[in-house]
Amino acid sequence: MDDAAPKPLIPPAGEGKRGENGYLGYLLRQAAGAYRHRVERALADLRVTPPQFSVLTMLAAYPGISNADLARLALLTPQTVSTIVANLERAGAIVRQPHHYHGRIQQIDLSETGKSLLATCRERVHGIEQKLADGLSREEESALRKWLVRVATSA
Amino acid sequence: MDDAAPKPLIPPAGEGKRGENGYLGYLLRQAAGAYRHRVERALADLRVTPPQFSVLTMLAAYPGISNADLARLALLTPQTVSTIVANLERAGAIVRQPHHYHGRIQQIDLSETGKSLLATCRERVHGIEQKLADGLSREEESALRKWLVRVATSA
DNA sequence: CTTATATCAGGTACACTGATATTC
DNA sequence: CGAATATCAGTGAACCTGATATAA
Repeated sequence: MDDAAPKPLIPPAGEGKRGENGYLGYLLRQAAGAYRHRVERALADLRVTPPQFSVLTMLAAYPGISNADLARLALLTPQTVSTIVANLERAGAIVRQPHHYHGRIQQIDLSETGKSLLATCRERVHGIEQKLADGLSREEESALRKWLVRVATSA
Repeated sequence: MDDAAPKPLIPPAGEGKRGENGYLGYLLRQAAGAYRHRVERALADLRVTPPQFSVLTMLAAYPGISNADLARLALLTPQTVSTIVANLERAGAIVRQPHHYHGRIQQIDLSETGKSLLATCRERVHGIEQKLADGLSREEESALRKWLVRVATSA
């Protein structure tokens, strides 16, 4: 694969803008990508994708939420959420009922299957989650959480 | 949109596992998603997607890299990177040449168009990037960077 | 009429698996 | 032969814009 000079593939640290001194956004993207990759692998045989896991988690926190509210919560378009929801409904993980007063609104809830599926997902992800906090002092973790929330909510 | 009780959509903070006290991985996903969203919007009219921006950045750091090495660097399959590279080549942002000794290997480089395109992208993203470090002390930013790198490289 | 909801139709970039041809 | 590269074919989830129908 190499001719003469074997390229050090991970960090020549060169270019002056990479590695630990690179752009924060670049590091954030890399970290999230690697984490997502691990979660993806851990949930693959359950036929659950990270976005689906995210929606299931939100549904556990906000039972009976509507598609539109779900979209606002996830910062996505209603159509996008609709496809994820449709896939979850096809898999039997969620159920939908018309709203009592609003005829148009569909209330979305986890089915029993969905609840146990989510529980299984959480078990799988738990181990990965644990390692994230390894080696962080209480102060560092607190500052980290504040930063993540700030970036997530607007910055 | 609400019947009687208007749902507080952002943080009932309830469920005991959300907001600033939620899972680190969940917060990481949210933060990265929001950041990605901002970058996506900023680069949309240039017809450059975040993955394309990522590949362009890598190509600037590792000129002449191969598709296979690029895939290893981005933790993706060669086929996936191949489609991104194909889209960039179709847009005229990159050029490919056969390797001197290895007949099969294709060396990938930024074209002049690609270099100026990347420069424009970096300008757009720069403002977003600046805000990420706002309000962080030197120690906090240092710890944050170390954590992001650790999560990205394995954890 | 205006607003919000849901949904249908279409399109694209991304990411995967599997199979194939080529080169060393 | 084996190992690595590139690439073709097919699939699917995830995102978008635009248009439509219904309900408050």
